[in-house]
Amino acid sequence: MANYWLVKQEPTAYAWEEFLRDKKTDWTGVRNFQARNNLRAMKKGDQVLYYHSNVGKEIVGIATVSKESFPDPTATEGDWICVELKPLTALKNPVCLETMKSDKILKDTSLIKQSRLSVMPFTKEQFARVLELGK
DNA sequence: GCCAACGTTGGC
DNA sequence: GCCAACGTTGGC
Repeated sequence: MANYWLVKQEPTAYAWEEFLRDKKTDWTGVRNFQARNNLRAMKKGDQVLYYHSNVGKEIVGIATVSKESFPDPTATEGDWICVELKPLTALKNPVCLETMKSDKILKDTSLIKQSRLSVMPFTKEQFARVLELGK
């Protein structure tokens, strides 16, 4: 069964639009143990929400895991990994942080509770709620 | 630009 | 192994 995730990225660094243009990207540069463990748990075909931090502060699209964890080529030392992601579809209506905060289901997500984590799991219910709000 | 949250580092 | 200092992230 597929799992659900959310990754965070500053649009000034790598925006969703750029991701779309590239068709796929290696999700490198994660240097946080908890985030790494989440990356490692990703399976091919899992669905991944794409969140723009700082600028926008909204979930803008959905991606899928196209390649499971492999060593992060940008890491010069340490045991770091990355995955390959492919964009699936943009949300018609991006779901902003404020909306999530006031939503009964989404206010308990790691995005709200652990604001600094950059890769986090979402439950099926939370994921479905984002899609519902993003239609 | 500020500040809170939190992860990491280093001295003891 | 504890904890203070420091750096980074991200919301406001």
